Amino acid sequence: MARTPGTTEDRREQIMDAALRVFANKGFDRASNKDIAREAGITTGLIYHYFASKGELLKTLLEERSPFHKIRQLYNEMESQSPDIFLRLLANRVLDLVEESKVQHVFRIFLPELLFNQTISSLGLKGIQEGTRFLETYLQKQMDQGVLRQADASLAAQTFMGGVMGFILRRQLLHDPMALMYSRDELVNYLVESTLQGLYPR
Amino acid sequence: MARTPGTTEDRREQIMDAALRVFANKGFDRASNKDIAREAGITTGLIYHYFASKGELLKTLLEERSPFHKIRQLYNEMESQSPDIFLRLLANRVLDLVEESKVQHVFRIFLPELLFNQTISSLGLKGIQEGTRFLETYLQKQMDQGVLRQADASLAAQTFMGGVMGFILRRQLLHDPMALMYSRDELVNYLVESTLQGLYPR
Amino acid sequence: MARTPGTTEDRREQIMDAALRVFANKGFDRASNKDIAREAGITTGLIYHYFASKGELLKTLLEERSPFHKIRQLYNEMESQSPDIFLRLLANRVLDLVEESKVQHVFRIFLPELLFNQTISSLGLKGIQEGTRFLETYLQKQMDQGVLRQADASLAAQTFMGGVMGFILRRQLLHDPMALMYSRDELVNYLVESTLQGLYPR
Amino acid sequence: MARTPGTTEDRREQIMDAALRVFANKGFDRASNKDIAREAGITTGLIYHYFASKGELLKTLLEERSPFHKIRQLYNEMESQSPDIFLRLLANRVLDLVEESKVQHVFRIFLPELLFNQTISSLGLKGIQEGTRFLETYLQKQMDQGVLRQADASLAAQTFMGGVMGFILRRQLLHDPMALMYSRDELVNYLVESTLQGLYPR
DNA sequence: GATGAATGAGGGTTCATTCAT
DNA sequence: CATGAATGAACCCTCATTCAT
Repeated sequence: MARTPGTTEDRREQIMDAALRVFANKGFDRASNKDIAREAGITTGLIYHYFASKGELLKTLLEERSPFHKIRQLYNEMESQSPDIFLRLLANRVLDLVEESKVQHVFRIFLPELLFNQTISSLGLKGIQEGTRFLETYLQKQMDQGVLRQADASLAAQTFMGGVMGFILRRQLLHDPMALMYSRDELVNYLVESTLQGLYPR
Repeated sequence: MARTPGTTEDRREQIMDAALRVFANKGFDRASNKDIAREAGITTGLIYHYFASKGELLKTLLEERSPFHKIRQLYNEMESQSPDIFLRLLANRVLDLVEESKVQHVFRIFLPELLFNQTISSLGLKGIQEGTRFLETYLQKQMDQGVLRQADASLAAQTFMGGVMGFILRRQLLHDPMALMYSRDELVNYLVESTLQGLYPR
Repeated sequence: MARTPGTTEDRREQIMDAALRVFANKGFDRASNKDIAREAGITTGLIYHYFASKGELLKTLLEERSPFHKIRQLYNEMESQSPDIFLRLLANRVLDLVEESKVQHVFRIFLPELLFNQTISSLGLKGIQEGTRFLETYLQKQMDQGVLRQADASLAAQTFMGGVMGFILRRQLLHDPMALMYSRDELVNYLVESTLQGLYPR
Repeated sequence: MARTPGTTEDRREQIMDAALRVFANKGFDRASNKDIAREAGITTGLIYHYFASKGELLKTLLEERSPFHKIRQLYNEMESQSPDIFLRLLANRVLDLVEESKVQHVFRIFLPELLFNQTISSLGLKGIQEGTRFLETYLQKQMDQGVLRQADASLAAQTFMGGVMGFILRRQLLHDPMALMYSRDELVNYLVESTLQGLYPR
């Protein structure tokens, strides 16, 4: 795992960083290798020492810079929390992640590819499913333990995640001023309460 | 308004239809004029008889085929309904719309452009804002009349719309099997109840 | 010769007029048939009822609108004049011609074609040669009659015509402010005197 | 200034040379990038490695290959000469220049652009004005010193330059056999004498 | 490793010309 | 006569990719 921190690795990262910014700004198709090279301070030819093609560079980017594995790290720490805390944590962690500028870039790149690029589409789907299923499992456990009343855990999980995605869409991608008028805490708060309202035992 | 069903108008529509399909399948940038011409059964040059450029064709498509004006028509009929019915209607109308295949195409085209195309981005934002504000106004009225308890109407509207958008995203665009396991009615039902649970007077 | 003044002929003229203006403004290659049609208030297809091709239209234009035949008309009236009057008349008639706006247009069109279009090049050359030879013949006559001293009539004619052409170039085509500071009379005067100075018997 | 005779600079020159020939033969508009590439023995794409566009290539050509700066070099050496010598030198230098094949090419390209291309038009005008003014200044000095009699120096300069331009037009561009029957010396001689005849003190 | 010149396929676009109406 | 939709070839230009240096 531990790579030699040689210049080789640095260059690779440097190119990926540049590509990330350029793709995020212009879109994959509208970004040229020259754009990337300029942004990275290198020449176009060098890109092909590190990546087989422009498409490979994109794929690598989405794999290595995708935030999904970071989300995964959070799972373990959270399972023991009460629903109220748990949902707040989950939403906040996801939003933390998404608000980090680099991840915002990944998202902007990700979205269009999701629609038109088979390979990447399935990759993204997997991430979303994983997150939703994790939440579903948690909710089911809480229901079984009587902390929450019995209900369709999958439906609840999907609705919550859908809500989070909706906010991300409007805040991070569309920059909708209406969504930006509220602090993140307010949004999370409302979403969590709205979700749990129907799930607490009567 | 009623035009003679002359071939001119037909051709224009024919090209727009073809472009809609091609853009939806490959994305705007990856679709070539040749693709569109082939799909429409014409030659590339003819496109420019009806549209000033590929970009104008896209813009026209998003303007004339956008579902926003259809949503607008629904507003008047709905205002008098109770919240329960109202939300169900709203969600169902939006989903009706979105599930129509042509509109699905528009959405697939819309999304990437939303991120990288200024002109179109603002157009889309306006549509979303309009819908959300309409819901907000309705909720506020219901609160003022005591049908719902006082709460932040804007926040509620945004959360609901965010939820709808999340579902659309996962069902129509990502084709997430998890979201497709449920009927639309089930999804709508859950979302509406979850939303209103916190809004009814205690 | 006398044509029926039917609409047919009118249309033809109408197209030629429009083409003249358009070619003069944009140059033959940069002017499109659509430009011409718009200027003439007709549609592109109609051009081909009257002219076999865009190139034929140009050729026709240069043949029928060329001022050479008008210059020719002047010859007869002038031969009996004294050199002083003769040269003044010649220059003035040429400049009269060239200053007429329609002819200016022809000139602008003519010049580039002269360089790259064989057919037209020879046509133009013929006109210039004819004029020069006419002057040469006149001068030779005057020398033989002793009105002017013996000298190379051809050289004198060419020099004079070259001078006239130089002025036209700078005034009509380049719009050189230096050349425009003088009235036409001043220019003609100077050129004529300068030419005759060496030709009068000592 | 002295560059390594690296291939980069060579290629640039090679393309410019090819373009010069092709433009001169077919005219700018009628010459395609393919033509230029074929003439240069390269592919069309490479042109854009060295020039931003076809138009830029033309502009560069007219700037770097224009003879105006060469004419400028002559000015200093000539001012001390007597009018007779001076005019002969000036005309000969200009004609020397113009008879060099490369410059002939530039002229053929220059002329049409002069008429329809704003940028280039002003460039050409400047060159002509500069030359004329240089001559005017010289003549004025000679008049002030009493070598020539007082007259309108500007008019004289313009007439002389116009005569030279007329000859160039007919010899180099129209290849008029009448003008080619005389040697250059004969033409220059006649023009100079004709010009000075009226300027010497009586 | 690194350069950037060079390639060549393809893209968007224009336009002279034709022809059914 | 007149229209203008339709064609198709050509054009200018871009760009991912290769490769000699």
